[in-house]
Amino acid sequence: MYSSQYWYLQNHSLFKHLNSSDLNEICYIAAYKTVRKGDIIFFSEENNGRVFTLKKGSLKIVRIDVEGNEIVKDILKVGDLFGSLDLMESNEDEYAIVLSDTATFCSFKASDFEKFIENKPEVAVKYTKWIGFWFKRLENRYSNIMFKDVKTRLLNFLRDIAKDHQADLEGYVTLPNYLTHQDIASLICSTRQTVTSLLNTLKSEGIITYSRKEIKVKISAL
Amino acid sequence: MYSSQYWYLQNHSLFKHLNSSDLNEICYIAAYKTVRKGDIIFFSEENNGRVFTLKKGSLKIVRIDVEGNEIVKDILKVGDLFGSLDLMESNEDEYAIVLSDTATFCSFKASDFEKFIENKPEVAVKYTKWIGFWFKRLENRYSNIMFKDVKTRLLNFLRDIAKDHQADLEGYVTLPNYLTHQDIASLICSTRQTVTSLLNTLKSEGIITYSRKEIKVKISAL
DNA sequence: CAGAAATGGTCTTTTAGCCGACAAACGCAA
DNA sequence: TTGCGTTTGTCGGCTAAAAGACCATTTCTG
Repeated sequence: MYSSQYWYLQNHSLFKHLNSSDLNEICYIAAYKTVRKGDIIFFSEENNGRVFTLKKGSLKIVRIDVEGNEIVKDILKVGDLFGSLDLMESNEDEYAIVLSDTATFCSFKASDFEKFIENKPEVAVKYTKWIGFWFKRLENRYSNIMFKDVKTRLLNFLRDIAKDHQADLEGYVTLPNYLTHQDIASLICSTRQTVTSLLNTLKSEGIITYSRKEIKVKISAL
Repeated sequence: MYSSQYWYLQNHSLFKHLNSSDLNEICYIAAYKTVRKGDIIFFSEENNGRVFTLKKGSLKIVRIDVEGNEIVKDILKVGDLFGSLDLMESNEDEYAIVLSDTATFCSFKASDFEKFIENKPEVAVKYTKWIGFWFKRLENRYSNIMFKDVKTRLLNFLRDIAKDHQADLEGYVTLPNYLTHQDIASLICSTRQTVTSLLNTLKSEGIITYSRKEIKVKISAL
């Protein structure tokens, strides 16, 4: 009785091409879980060495560095992979926290997934490319952070989330605003105060409007 | 008559476990090239979409950003992988330049490598783990750059290259100095002037001594 | 070997944006 | 409604380090 789960994996671009017997196999090793806003998924203990894919909702990945600072590493959306992508042990110092009202994800033990991959070479190649793609993405994100000023970084950040949403007739994209200024600051490697004042600058420049609930971005202004 | 090449691949940790017939296969799709100091390997044109591994020597990876600035992305040493790691098209805006007197590398067309992987899924898993490892390395490098001041970054940079060298009796590691202050600045995301003056500070603090040819680092001082 | 180019050294000026401090607004709970 | 925690808004001081300007030294090249 896991038809919806079956359906999800079937439509995930990693597994799209698999036949139904292969899909059954991957479903067999998959574990599902639904959690609520604010819930935390630690990558240690029982989740250690698991690969996750997000089925529904959105979450943020937080890292705690040696000094104990919490750094928002990433915001994930449906279909994204996270966890032990390298199929090794998990990072003890990372966790995910649910941003949307609920989130459903699916996970595999790295060792199970590894075995599966070894028998399904097409998946191996796809997965390899996927990881490679994320690698490039990380490179780009970081070079963005290092070589652009904070305002540009903020704009790029907005563009990044805006590209997954549809614009309205006036050319505005409405983004749900589940991030605090502190979160955004952490993502673009800046400070709360700077983000607040920059958002207000953008507002007065007519590039965005925002409330506590949502941000509207004029996509033409990027 | 490619015994040395065969030997190299056999000892590369990506292919270590393969039997000789598989090794022959990978040797068959591998191209070798030896180049001299200062030579440039572009990742466009005939090298487009190739995965490289460095067999001998060292090189630096340079990226040209939109404004035309050259940014040193990385310094590679024997065994490291570079190029189209995501098995997709290459970046047009990147190239490698040889630092050592000569450098020998081995490369595969991404599509050949992909086919190889499809028949040897264990290699895919290894490759994935490899990329995952680099992923972590990249994460660490950047969090270093983003959260430490320039002096710390410089020290970490020195430590990083020092760890591949043996210390002498007085506890000094001698590093060949094939990087200009500009290069170092680029790697640790700073400016030429700052690097110059910091190196002189470190010198006066007795942590390093250096000439145009080499840098000696007191490893105990990190 | 001379002259040019690249690299290194040392100033001074300038600035982005971090940091602390504090107030206002919101949002939830009781 | 009142109160309390969290988030947002605003300000000015402060500093690390970038940026610019110049010169000295080394290295490359014909």
